[in-house]
Amino acid sequence: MNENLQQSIAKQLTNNRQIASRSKIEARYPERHLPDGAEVTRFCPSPTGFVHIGAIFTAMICQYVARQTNGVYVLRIEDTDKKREVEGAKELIAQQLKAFEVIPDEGLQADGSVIGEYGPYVQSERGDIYLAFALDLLEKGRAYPCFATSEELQAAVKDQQSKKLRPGYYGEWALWRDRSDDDVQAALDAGKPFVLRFKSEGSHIKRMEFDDVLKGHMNVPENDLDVPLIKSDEYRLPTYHLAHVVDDYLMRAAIIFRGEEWLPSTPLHIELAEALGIKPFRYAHTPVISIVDPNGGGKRKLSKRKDPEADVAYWQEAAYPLRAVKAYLLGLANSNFEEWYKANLDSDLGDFELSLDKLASSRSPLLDMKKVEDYAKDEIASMDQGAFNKAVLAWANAHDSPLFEAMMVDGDFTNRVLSIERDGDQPRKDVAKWSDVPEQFGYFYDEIFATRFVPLITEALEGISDVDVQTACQNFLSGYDHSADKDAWFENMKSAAEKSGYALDRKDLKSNPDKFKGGLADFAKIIRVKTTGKTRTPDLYTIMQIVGEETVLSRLS
RNA sequence: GGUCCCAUCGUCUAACGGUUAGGACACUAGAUUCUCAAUCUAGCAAUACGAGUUCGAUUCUCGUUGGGAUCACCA
Repeated sequence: MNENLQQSIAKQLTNNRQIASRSKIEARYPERHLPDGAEVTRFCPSPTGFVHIGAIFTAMICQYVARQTNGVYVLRIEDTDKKREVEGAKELIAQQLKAFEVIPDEGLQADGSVIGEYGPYVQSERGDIYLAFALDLLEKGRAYPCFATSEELQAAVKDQQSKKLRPGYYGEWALWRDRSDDDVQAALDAGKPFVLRFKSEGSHIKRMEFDDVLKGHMNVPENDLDVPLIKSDEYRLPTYHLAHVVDDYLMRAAIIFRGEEWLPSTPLHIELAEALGIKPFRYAHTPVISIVDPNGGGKRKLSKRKDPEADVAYWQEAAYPLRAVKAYLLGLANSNFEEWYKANLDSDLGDFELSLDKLASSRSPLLDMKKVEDYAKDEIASMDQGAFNKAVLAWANAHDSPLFEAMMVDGDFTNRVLSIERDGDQPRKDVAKWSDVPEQFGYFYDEIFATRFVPLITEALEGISDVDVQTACQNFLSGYDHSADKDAWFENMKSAAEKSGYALDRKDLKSNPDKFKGGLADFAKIIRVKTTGKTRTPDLYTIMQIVGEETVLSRLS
């Protein structure tokens, strides 16, 4: 390709602007002066308004590796696809990273500020940088313009399929790879849109080898695809492939943590780096978190549409303690984490020594909600009372104002409610997420009880006649003494049960099931449901003591 | 379909070529003088299949089967 033609192409790409040369740009991004062994890691989400839980997993690994090697963990926003970009998504990412305490050392922060000398950290603001590298490739004869329309491209793929050939833009199927200068000039003059493509020198028959940090030795066919490097739209932004190589080179990242879905395009990235004279990166492909499809079928990627829990916003909205979610993810990363966690419940999770060797498993783990909940219950149960109360009230204040107002009426009362069975070595574990609060504590407040819990009573007592319920309550109340201690209270429960036709002894019930309406447990259930609207609650005596005599009498009569 | 990755209880996983195949979550049962939760105890439960190498294979090799990823001007 002659120089004049190259310059015409360059003019088109830069829209006639003068842009800095590659060498000038490189001078702006000097080597970092970091201690030996320090790793620069980078987490690079796209601003789609949706952050996958697996992305937090990868971000955490980046953070840990950087911290453990005294390196730097960079957040870079990959917004080269303007069509997919969602307003406010960049900021959302920064805020979510903060919520999970995976705060980047460089890049956009939750408060909107930007830290670091190797920016801009948003790809759409780096357009000229990519162009400079693209032009460098053009000069070296390793890139060329392609004017093929999407119809032509699709037709080629169809043709390939019918001939049972590998689909793609390569070799003889690379329509514009070996066009004459005249053809290119003509297309350019005609103002046809074009993308700048990479001119691959690989062969699909030859093989290449590389070592993945996590997956080990790879032996794969070389890349021979002439992929687009610069898109044809007015922004002239790069595709991921170019952007990755250029940015990670300039930001001086040597190790690339990214989802496993990138593994197949790694040979391309290695060839691209080579063509640019850039030392190849070390790649570490992390497992993708999956889920078992509830509609049958096998394992699949967690999807935004079908699985709300795939979006980290879900965890925030349900108000899980995010430390527990992190703990779960850490456990997926390193199986020895669980042991460490149990021994260091109060420690900072950052003190855990993450090992890349133990991360080597490359099967996509399945998200286990039950296990996350288990972590979450432990997490909440081990909070001290003050922190617990604060968290409950903060949640109610933000999400349930009727409950919040009810809770604020009498602080002492609320303190007693929130303290039930939380002390001692074996606290209750009813609350896995803060959005469980209304269900767990709402019935203590008369207004909330009336509106949200009374309607549940009928269903909870299904199968028991109204008469039986009434008799049970009457019998219980007739001997009820609010000032009695727990033993006496329980004696009353038993005698009321007996009087109402319930068996006190399980054996009696078993040998003569027809003689009784049920066991003591069945009787207690009636009293419990009438008092709380729920079949599962903490100790009923304690509940009655807290809500007070008047409330007990009114709910049971 | 091509290419690549992967294969241990339901799930996440542990096991220098020699273990009774271990743990955690889930599940089941019993105990804790009421329910539920918690706790304790017990239990259920796995090396995908077939060859080969070896005194010996979950571990190494090959094949089969199965699952996953990818094949865009998306990242």
